[in-house]
Amino acid sequence: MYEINFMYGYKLTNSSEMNQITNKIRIKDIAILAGVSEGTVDRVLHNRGDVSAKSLEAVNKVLEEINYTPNLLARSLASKKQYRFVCLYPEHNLADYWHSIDVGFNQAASEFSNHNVIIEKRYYNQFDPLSFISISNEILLNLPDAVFIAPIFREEALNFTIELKKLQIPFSIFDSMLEEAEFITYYGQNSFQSGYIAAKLLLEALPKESQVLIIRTHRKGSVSNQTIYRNNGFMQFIKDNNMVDFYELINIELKDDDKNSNLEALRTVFAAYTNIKAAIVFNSKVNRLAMDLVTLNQTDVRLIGYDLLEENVAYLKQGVVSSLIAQRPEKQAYLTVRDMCREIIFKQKVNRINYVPIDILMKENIEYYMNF
Amino acid sequence: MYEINFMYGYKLTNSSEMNQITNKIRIKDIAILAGVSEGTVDRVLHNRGDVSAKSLEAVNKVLEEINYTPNLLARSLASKKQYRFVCLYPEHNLADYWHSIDVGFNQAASEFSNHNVIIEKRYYNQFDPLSFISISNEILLNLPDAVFIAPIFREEALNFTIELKKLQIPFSIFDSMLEEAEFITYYGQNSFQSGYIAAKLLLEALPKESQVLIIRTHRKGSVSNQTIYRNNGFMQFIKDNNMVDFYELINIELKDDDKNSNLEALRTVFAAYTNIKAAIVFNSKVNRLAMDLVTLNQTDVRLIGYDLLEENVAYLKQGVVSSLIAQRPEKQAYLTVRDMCREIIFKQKVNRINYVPIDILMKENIEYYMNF
DNA sequence: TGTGTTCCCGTGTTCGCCCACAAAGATACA
DNA sequence: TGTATCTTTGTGGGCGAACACGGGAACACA
Repeated sequence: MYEINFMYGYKLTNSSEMNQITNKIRIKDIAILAGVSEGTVDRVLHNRGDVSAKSLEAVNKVLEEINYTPNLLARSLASKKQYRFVCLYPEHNLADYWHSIDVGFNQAASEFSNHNVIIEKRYYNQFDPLSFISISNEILLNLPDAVFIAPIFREEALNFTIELKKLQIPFSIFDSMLEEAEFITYYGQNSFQSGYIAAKLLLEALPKESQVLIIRTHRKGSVSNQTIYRNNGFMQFIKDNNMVDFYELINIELKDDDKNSNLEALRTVFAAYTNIKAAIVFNSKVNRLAMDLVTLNQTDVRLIGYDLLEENVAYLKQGVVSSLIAQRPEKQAYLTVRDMCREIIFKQKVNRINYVPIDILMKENIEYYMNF
Repeated sequence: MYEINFMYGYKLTNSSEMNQITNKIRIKDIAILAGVSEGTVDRVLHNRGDVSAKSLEAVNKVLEEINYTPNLLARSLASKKQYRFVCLYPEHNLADYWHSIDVGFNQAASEFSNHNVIIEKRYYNQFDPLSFISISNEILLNLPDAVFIAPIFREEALNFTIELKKLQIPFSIFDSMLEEAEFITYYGQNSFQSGYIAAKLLLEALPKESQVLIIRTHRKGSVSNQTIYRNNGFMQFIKDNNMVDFYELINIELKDDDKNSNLEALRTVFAAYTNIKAAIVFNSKVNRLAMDLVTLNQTDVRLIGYDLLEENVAYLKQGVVSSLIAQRPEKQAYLTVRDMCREIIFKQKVNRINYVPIDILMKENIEYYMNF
């Protein structure tokens, strides 16, 4: 009787009571339809208990019939809970790849600040696993609401995630994969496939018998999975296309920090091999090689590398680098945060493993990427 | 005196009055600092008048010193204004390019519905300028708060924008450019450049003396600027690289609707020209040609086309199409709406002309685009 | 019937901002 | 000085959801 009365009255009040233009349903509407109070609906929606079986059923019945989407604006406005998210990735400078990750996290920080989200950034030394350990320990003491990790150091990162699990702190990973971890999301490139494509771009129009330089930069302390997987993909392309005997692959390893010694090493290589037609660097340091090729007057070499660092882009525009493969680092960071918000604030479903597009950049289309 | 007292007290109230964790500044804070009421600050912020010179100055002074960013959640929640945005673009079916535009607008619709934005879609027949005119007239009578236009028909669209201008209705354009119009934003591809890149991808490894098919699909009633610009870019690449004498370009025009006649026409072409090594279609209809090439057993022809329609992607994966050039139609639509919200609701600055990236898709990287 | 306990439930306040309305102050004129 | 008019200002009531608090109903037991 009570319920019917209300429903009847409800339909009559065509303007003052119901928001008629957008027929958005509010908690109040559900309460009226279910014949309970707003507080009860709220308790049901949040599984907060203290609801009788009868009320529970009534509310659930209404919820099944209608399509209630909470007003996220009102929710965040009313909620007093502060969310503290901590990001953990390598320290860097402006010209570094990791700076783009920084940019993405900053975007997310400003966009979600109204939802009571605070983003803290912690950096480790990517050549020193101990720095990772010590900073991750600090984070554990802070008890953040979520953590985002670039797991350069496999073992150390895995241990960290295990501790997070114990404390029931949700976390996401990005940049490189850590299959065993129970992360909320992963955003990153499929490295194998990006190496595969690199091979296609580098080799497709190359004359047989060419010599091809494959550059590794040495990292003390750690091994980046990325470059290994990329290299594997590269080799797979050669196999798949029966090119094994076509080219002579010359693997050389360069130091990551000392520029002069690389130049001399390269000079030696070019003296020894006289038919080098192509070269690839499996990380963002391709600008180093480009610089050296310019010095050595070897710009006819077809050169491919990774990531849109300012210097890399400059060499691409000059034509020294013929293609760059990119992986949207800003998006990786931004979406990692967005999805964590969806997961723990908005209680929405998120996709767990997300491979970002493998972007192919040439001097003819680079401009529109940079301004987007 | 009054002011100083308040400021002093203000700094003392470290917890109850000020939200200390995120030091977000509220209208209330500004009011206290300026020694006026919240209502006055509100009037200043919205240029709503009825403010004395003295109060105005006081508030502006505070605003200059601090960095006030309004809480957009609270703003939208409180605002009673409904925004009605109307989109105008070609009618389509699921397999069509314009369906992706639809998807983008839908995304925007659900994301901005909480900000009191309603998105209405109106479709015209892309082969009938009159349909554009009649529907645009209907829109003018409706007095929406903003309009988004895909200006396929240059003259007609321009006239429409002039009328919108008179009514002071802001509008944005997407897909193709309309330089003379006073739009808020443009999102679309630089067609010339995308044709330029297409030429690079198609011709770079092509043997001299090859014959190249250039396909135009005929559209009764209208001419799409896009395909003309793309063609121009294509030709420019040939000129820039001194390739004019390398290839024999065969321009053929196919009907847009009748499949059989195209097959016969193509059969004739392949009978007449026996060294066709490459082909390009300057719009999303490349799947038609791909189908015919399969029928004619001519899949060795290197084929390039535009846009990620399901059928195009299928042929790309099969290897019949060697590359597709894409332009993020969903993003175009979504960002058009987002920027209009920023402009008229959030009062933020937006960038006027936005060229979307020219994406290069091959069978090796298509997968990661489709799932993103 | 009175008292205590447990279980449910409704109400009221808050978030930051918008906006209407009425009150207060300023000015002009009789 | 009083009254009318205009200008300027402060206050209060929403927006939709979160959450605390206190009160009512139901039951048990004395």
